[in-house]
Parts: sequence; C-alpha cells; structure tokens
Amino acid sequence: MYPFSKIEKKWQKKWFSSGVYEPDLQSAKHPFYTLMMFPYPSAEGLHVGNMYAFTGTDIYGRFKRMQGYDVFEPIGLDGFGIHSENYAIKIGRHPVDQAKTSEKKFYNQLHMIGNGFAWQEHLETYDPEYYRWTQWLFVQMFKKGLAYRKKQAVNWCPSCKTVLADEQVIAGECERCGSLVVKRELEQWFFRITDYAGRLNDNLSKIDWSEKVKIAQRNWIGKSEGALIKFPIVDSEESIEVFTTRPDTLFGATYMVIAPEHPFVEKNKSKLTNLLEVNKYLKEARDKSEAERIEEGGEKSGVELKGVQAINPANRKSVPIWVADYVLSGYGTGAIMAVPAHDERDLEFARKFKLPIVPVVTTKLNDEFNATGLYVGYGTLENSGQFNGMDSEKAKWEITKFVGGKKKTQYRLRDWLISRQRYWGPPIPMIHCDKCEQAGRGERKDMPGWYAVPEKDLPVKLPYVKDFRPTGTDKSPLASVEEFYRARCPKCHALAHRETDVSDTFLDSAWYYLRYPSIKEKKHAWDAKLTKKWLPVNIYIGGAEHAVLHLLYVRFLAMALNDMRLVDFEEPFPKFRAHGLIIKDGAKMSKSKGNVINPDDYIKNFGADALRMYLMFIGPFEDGGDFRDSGIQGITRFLDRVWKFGSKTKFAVKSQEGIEKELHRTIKKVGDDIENLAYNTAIAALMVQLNKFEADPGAVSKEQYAAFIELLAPFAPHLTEEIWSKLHGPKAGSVHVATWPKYDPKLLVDSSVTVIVQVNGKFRSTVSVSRGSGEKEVVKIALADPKIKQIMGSRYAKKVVFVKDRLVNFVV
RNA sequence: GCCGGAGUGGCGGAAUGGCAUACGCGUACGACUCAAAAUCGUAUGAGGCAACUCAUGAGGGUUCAAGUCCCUCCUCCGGCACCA
Repeated sequence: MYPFSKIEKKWQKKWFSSGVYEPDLQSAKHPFYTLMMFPYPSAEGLHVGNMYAFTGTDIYGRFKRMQGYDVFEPIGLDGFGIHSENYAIKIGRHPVDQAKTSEKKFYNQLHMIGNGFAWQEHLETYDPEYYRWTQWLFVQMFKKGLAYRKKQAVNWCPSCKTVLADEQVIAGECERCGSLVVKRELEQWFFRITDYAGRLNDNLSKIDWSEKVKIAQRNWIGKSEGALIKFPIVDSEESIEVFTTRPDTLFGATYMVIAPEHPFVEKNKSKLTNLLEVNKYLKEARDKSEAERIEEGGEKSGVELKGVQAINPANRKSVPIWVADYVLSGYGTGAIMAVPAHDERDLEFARKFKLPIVPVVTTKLNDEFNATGLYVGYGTLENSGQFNGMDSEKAKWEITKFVGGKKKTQYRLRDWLISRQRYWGPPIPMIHCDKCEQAGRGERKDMPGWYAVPEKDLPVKLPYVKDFRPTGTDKSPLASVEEFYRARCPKCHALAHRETDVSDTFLDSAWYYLRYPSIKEKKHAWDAKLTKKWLPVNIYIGGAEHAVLHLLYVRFLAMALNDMRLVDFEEPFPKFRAHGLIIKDGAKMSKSKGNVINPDDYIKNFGADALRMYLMFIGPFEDGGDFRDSGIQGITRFLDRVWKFGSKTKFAVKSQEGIEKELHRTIKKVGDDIENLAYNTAIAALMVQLNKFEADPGAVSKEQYAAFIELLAPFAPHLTEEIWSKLHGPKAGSVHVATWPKYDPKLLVDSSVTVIVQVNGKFRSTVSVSRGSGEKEVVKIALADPKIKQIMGSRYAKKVVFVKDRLVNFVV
C-alpha cells in the first residue's frame, strides 16, 4: 500500500503555502470560475454527499486549470439560517458559539478532501462583513420597490416558529423540519419575484442547465395563457372578473365560483339571503389547514351566494355565484367561470350540487374524453350562438373580443416571503417611525413610516442575546431586545422602531457568488472590474433539490441587479449541472436512519484520493449512486498499482507505437469524459490504460507514464503530485499546473480496421481490412473467412449491406 | 391526475442504430505461503460436450441490423398537484 496518509498531508500543506490554487484575480488572463453550492455547516461535519459534489466540481476545475485556465474555485459556508440554528438549539449551544465550532470542523475536513480551493477568498454568511452587504442588497430592493410589506395568509411552521416562503413548503411540510405547515394571517416583507416571472421563464430556454431543473422551474413558475373576462352582477354596477385559459367554452359557463377570501363576498353580505350558511362556510374554509385540504383529496365543498347573480357575458343568461375553497384566492383573480362540461373540477362540483352542465365543444376524434365522459380537448363549438362551428383555438380569441375581455398571461409563482421570526440571520435593515407614518411620510410613497437603514449605518449587527430561541409569536426574539430595536428615525429623528425579523437564509445564498472574487473589497458589495472579469460563473454545480429554491432566487436577484445596472449579466450561471445523490443501502442518508457516511474514517483508512475516485466511479456524476464499502477496494488496488508501476518499472528509452496509440486514445477519452462530467467512464478508461501498461511494462516510456499521471491528476491529486515530483525532481513544479496532454488525431486511427461480418443481420465473424477498403474488396475477404464460408454454404447473398470500415452484412 | 427520468449479469454500471455486458466489485479455481491476509494469474450472462441457441421490464412495429427509433402496457424514482 502506498503511504497515502503521509503523502496527502504533505501536499495539502505545500499547496496551501505555495498558493497553487490561488489565481491572480486582478490580472488573470484566462479566468475560469467554477463553483459548487456552498454547504450548510452542520456540526456533524462534512457528509460524504458534500464530498461527492465537491469532488465532481473539483475534477472539472483541475482539468480546466491544466488546460491553461486561471481557475477560481472558492469555498465558504452558508452558516446563517434555521438549519444551523435548530442544531444549536438542539445541543443547547448559542448559535454564535456553535458557528465557530462548525466552521473549524468543516474547514478542517474540506482541507482533507484535496480540493483545489482558493482558500484566501473564503466567506461565511454570518460574518458581519458579509451580511452587511446582504442587508445593503435588501435596501436596494426596497428602494426599487421590489421589497414591500403586505398582510396575507402565509405559511407558518409551528416547529420552526416562523413564516416560510412558498418554495420552502414541500407538499404541505416545512422544507427544514418536515412539520405540517399552517396558515397565519400576518404582515410580512416580500420580494416581488412575480415581476420577473416572464423573464425567469423565458430565459430558461437560453441557459445550459440540467433539463430536469429547468422543467422544475418551468412548472413552478407555471405560465399559462388565457383571458380576463368580466361577469356583470345582476342589478348592480359591480362585476366579477375571471381568468380562464378556455374562453372558447364561455357559453358553457353555467355558474361562477369565487374564493372564500374574495372581496366580493364581504362587500355583498347585506344582499345575501343565506348569510348564516355563508358565514359558516367561510369560517370552516379559513380554519382548514393546508394539510387538511390535501387530505380531503379534492372532495369539493362550497356554498351558493343566494340573493346575488351574475350574467354570462356571452349569452346574457344569469348564472349563480358560489363560494368554494377549490378556487384559490392567490391565483388569477380569485374567481372562475365554471364550465362543468369541459373541466373536471367544475364537473365534480356541478354533479355534487346539481348545477347545469352544457357541452359547447364537440370533436369528431374520439380520443380526448376522460373517464367521466367529459371532453377536455379542443374541437368545434356548439351551443355557442354565432360561434357554432368555429374551431376552439380560433374561438378563444374571437369570444374574448366579443365580450370585451383581454388576453392575459398568468403565472403560478408567488412573491418571495423574506421575513423570518428567528434569531440566526441578518436583521432586516429597516426602521419604522410612527410619527412619520401618521404624517404620511416615508421613504416610499406606498409605505408610510418605513425607512431603510442608511448605508453608513450598515451592518445592523445581530446582537449576542442570551435568549435566542424562537418565540412562537409572530415576533422574532430580537423584538424583546430593547437596545436592538430602539432606533432614531433617519428622517425626523424621533424615537423609532427597528424591524426585528431577520431575512430568509436564501437571501444570503442568492448573491454569495458575487462576493467571492471581491472578498477583499471593503467599500462595495463587489468590485465592478473584478466582477466583469470573473462573472458570470463558468460552471455551477449543485443539488437538484434547489431547483425552485436557491436556483430560482439567485436568478431573480441577478435579474433585479441587472435592472439596477449593478451587474451586467442576467443569468449568474449560464451553465449549471445537478449532481446526483449518494444513497446508502437504497435510502437517502439521514441521521434518523443511522446510515450517514462520514468521510473521515474512509480518508483515514484508504486516503482521500481513493475515496474521491471511488465516489466518482460509482456511477454517472449526474445520477449519484449507492455507497458500498466493497467498491472502494477496487480503487485502492488501482492506485496502488499506479504507484508500483512508477517505482518499479524501468522505463523504455523509446516509445513504442502500439502503446503510444493506446495512450492517445485514452487522452481523448478522458478529456472528453471530464468535459461531460462522465467521471465514471473516464476512470474506467484510465484503468484500461494501466492494464495495457502492465501487460508490457518494459515498453512504456517515462513520458508515457508521466502523461498518464497527468490524466489521473484531477481525480487523485495527492498521489499524482507525489509521483510527478519523483519523476521530474523537486523543481518540476506541480502536476496540477502542468499542461494537459494533447492527443494526435492521426494516432487515433489505425491503418487496418476490424470489420464486422453479419449474415442476415446476425454477427458471425470479423475480418481485418485496411482502412478505407471498398465494398468489393471487403466482400471478397469476408466471403473467404472460413466461418462465413461455412455459414453461407452454397447460398449466395441477395443483398449486401456495406458500411465502410464498420461492417458487411449478407442477406440471403 | 399531469410533467420528467429510468428499467441491461449475483452487484455498481459500459455501449455515435452496427461484436450487448467495457471498467470495477463479488464468486470459483490456481500461484506465492507452514498457514492466512495481501498480491498475481485464469474463468465468470443463461442453456448446451459442442456446433449453436436464448438473453437489455412485457408485448407489438420500423430497419439488412434495435439496449438504442416508434406505439401500447407494467414497475420504480423525481417534480408539480383543486393554478381554472
């Protein structure tokens, strides 16, 4: 066994002191910014899944560095936030103290895995020098009208005791702790991400991202094209506007449904003849949790607003108005026209409450009826007055025009709720002044009384408070710290009140990539010149679980900053790849299952290089795979053989052509594979190469072995560095800044090729012919092959399929 | 329900429409050893002495040729989920 432990420690030290992985940020000629999503520093330490992701990113970076790029691969910690805070609470330590412990442990481990990190530029989101700028960003968003307060029913996690953004609720459960989320009516800070829904959606087609992440974002943004149509109210000036994607079915709208929260209900209570019944329903709907709604599985409930009627603007017939919670207040106008003949939900509702069903679209094709016999596709209109016989697609806009409606693109995306009633985050840098509010003054007209903390006063430091635990009220623990919340109004200098909520962790991580190159910049969040030089990020890698969390927020913020002319790109990550998940025994690693793999033991027993390579060899990087102890043996054997080959073999003086050709094929294969993040097959190719070397060790030259070591260098950085220094002496410099070997395309092609011979499409034999041989010649050689001769017997080929240099197929 | 992705040896997995099972693990046998471990060598999809036949979730199809393309279905994983 090679002395990996000694070797790895030695080179980690040398790399760190020599700065081999530190690009010259100011004057680099070929900047290449490679980035992996920075981790939450859970105090349990680095998880083998983190290491997997980091290694995959590092290999790519090392490859690019050897290709001559000035690679920048920074690292930091996403240390603020509920995750870290919950852990601190659990073990009974203060988050500030725990952060220090976690940081040390995490960074130690990150040194051990052998990545080419630019350690000088590390950052931690809880560092006041960092969150000062997170707060500054909030202020910019506020000044541009992109941050605002509003009161509405929001997601509340009873266990984390804070509100959550929609993206942080996964199937009704808290993204962090898994508790069932309930609704609370609260006034909170939001970011106007919905203003960017269209761009967030449309830009997806321009960026090179893992397809599944793009699809997830598209689904989440939820673009749909339709129309807004007004339904007048009988004997009233009022009307109710609906959003529909099927205005062609307007003649079939036999009733309307509005959400329980729709203002029309409150406004018209005096007209209702069944007010008691309606009030009862409203109360029930309000008290129902998200979880209960999901549990009901779509069983419809509702109540008619008796005493009011609307008019279908297409046929002027009056239709009843119902209130039902299957219509959501937050989407569209919070009101729908119900067309039970062509919409499943409306049909279910109509059947339950015995409402009329009028089909208005028919089709000759018999293929788009669902199980209930309902026709949901497009076709030809009927029961639609003058539009009868018209095609649905055309009728959509004709009918919209006819009733004075307008085209509308609707998105499902909601605004990003930024406030958190927690301690461990950057305080939202806002001050509220009662006096100014009463006077109708404010920094923004639409938000009287509110002022951003002036830039010179940033950061608003998070105080070290004893009782940091979440309160469970709608206030953060900071709300009871008078020294913190007492402030002067920036405008009138009256005694005012600071905002005491902190911002969402996802705001910290929405801009960290901008800070890395500019970490030494003290006066601005980022340096304009450095940013222009290094951004956008060349390749970004991370988990697909962030498809609609981090990856959506970060794009949104970049677009907003682009609009403010603070950055000159819209998309921070033109190329993103989602890495796979490392599972254990078929299940996701989790502490509760007791199957979490800590890399430390494996590094101790097998070395970081072996663990790195094993992780990469499990399967395609974008798929992940199952971690099993036995697999690491194969890699250990391989690395050991590489080591032995170098120390034992007497190198050939002159390179031999066969081996040279083989090597050039490997150079091409490994390079191509790394470019595609196909690390598992790159490693397989290296193994094949070593097998060939070992088959004839005396024929391998020192240069050939050295080239092989270079190919291996991104995967096993320590071992290759050690071998490299032994091969070339101490003055040779690092293998990691050596030039990636080039292959000679001429050497990739052989003068003779193996051609497959088939009879009736079945493989029967192969023959060797010189490259480029014509059909006649190859057929002659193939027919002379004894095996083919025997199979063909006295038969003759009716047809011959010939593919040059590949195959010949005799059809008899 | 809708939208994705995937089903290949005992296992992880390879395969521009053209030699299925590369590479590795495991297993068996052999060498070395007093012995074991480690290491090295050989074999290893199934059936068959062999020629050969059958095998890429199931069933159809296109093609000289299908793991790969098309249709139907099954299973698993992921995302969204009353979004009008």
